[in-house]
Amino acid sequence: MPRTLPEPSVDSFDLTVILSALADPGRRALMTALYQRPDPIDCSVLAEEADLGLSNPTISHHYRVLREAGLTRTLVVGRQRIVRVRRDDMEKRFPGLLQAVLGGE
Amino acid sequence: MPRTLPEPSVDSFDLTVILSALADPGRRALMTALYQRPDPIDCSVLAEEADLGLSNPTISHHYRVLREAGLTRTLVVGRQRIVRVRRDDMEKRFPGLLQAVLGGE
DNA sequence: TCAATTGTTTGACGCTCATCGAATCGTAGC
DNA sequence: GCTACGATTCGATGAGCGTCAAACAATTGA
Repeated sequence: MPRTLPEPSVDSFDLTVILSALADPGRRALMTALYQRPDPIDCSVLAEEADLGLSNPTISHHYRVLREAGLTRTLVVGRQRIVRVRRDDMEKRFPGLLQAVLGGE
Repeated sequence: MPRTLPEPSVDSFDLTVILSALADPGRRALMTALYQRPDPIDCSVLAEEADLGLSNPTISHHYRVLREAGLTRTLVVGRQRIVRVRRDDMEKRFPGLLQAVLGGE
């Protein structure tokens, strides 16, 4: 049974936190690559695809920021981390935001 | 003849700069108040309306950040600064973004 | 011309953040 | 159990940002 890393509830979404998370180019590159995919994906595969040129600790940090902002959900499967965009939750709270920010990149 | 303070062209809009500008609560409060208005307005009147509890230098700094991000246009009329949202330019470059960020506040 | 007013710039301070190397944690496989 | 490996955390460092007081600039009105 897969574990889920801590994440905020929809009600506690904070626009300042969300915009700060999306303001960083590296995190936005991760989000854009993730947003284009229909299905969840392995963290490291996505990071390699995004080709950020950052160290593992830094990438891990960025994933955490995205998750704690409520943008992503992370499942723990063995040594892997499977990540996905929280589309419905984001759409419910800030409709059109993800499309406006990530859609045109 | 009114002078216009320096601002970026639509082509040089940078999403990182725009999101960073909107990520600050004070600046977003200014933008939200400004976005709800159909017409341009005096900077200090808007700032008073937004009730930020910040010093004049800080407010002036925030206005500059918003302007240099391309979010606002500032006209110099005597000692006053008349500010407005660059709706069309923003819509052209990042459709739906302002509505998604400022519409629900 | 001069004083008052309004907005900006400068300089400084404290805080946060992005980043990395090294250490740590947890799982997989033997 | 033990080792290898993937991911996170810790600690440190450097850069950037928000903030304000003080100095500066520009306009108004007498």
